[in-house]
Amino acid sequence: MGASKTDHFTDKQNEIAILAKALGHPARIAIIEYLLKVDTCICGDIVNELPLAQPTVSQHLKELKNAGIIKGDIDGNTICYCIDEKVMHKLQNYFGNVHTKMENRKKNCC
Amino acid sequence: MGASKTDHFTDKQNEIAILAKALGHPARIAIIEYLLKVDTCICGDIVNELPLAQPTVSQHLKELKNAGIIKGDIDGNTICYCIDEKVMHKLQNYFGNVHTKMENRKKNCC
DNA sequence: AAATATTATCGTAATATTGCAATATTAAAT
DNA sequence: ATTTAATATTGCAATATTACGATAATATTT
Repeated sequence: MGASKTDHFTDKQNEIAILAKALGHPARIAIIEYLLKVDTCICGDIVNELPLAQPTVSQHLKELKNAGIIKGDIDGNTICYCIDEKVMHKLQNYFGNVHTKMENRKKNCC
Repeated sequence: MGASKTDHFTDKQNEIAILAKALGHPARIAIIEYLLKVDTCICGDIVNELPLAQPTVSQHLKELKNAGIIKGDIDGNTICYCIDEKVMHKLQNYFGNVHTKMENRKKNCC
């Protein structure tokens, strides 16, 4: 197989899974952190920051973009990649919610 | 290839990536949400809740366990799976941090 | 127009993931 | 001790992911 049975889960579950999956690689986490560190968005040197070849980085960027985590604006021969603020908020909320629900529970558990 | 170059990234980056990857499947999100919904931790019927065969569910549980997201205590012929509160807190913090850093930035960006 | 710089795509190899049937393991109940 | 119930493991097929060299596309600069 190899393909997920996305049909059988809720939209919300698939949405979170897609975001988590896209962030499920250290290179993509490193890309996010680099975009966060750099003030301007002219981010043409992500490749130099990562220990990966240019096509590999390009592929990772594409995956982040497909998942909706980053937005990319073409600007001449450099592309401006930016993190989508809303997505990060969504993830924070989701895990915050899980955490809160965990806390509000009697401790007779594991 | 198919294997990630984890050596070249920081421990923190790998840690978040491992957690995100483990949550990067709708079935595993559904498992988390089920564990959250059920009050008691006797969770022997996760299989009945999911549209997947028992070995597949068992495999997903194993992956969540390997990533440190859930803990499993054997208790007779039922196993008590529980979400690790600290992990959820860690994820909330991480994405909250990213989100905050995004907000504290001049808006001349994308 | 030609050279340069930057990013994307194609093709391909190695490995990982997903899913399930069959089977094994484990412990409680009869 | 045998049956029953619950979960894990094995083995396998289909597909996805990761990575990179080669090449293409695009826009700027000379």
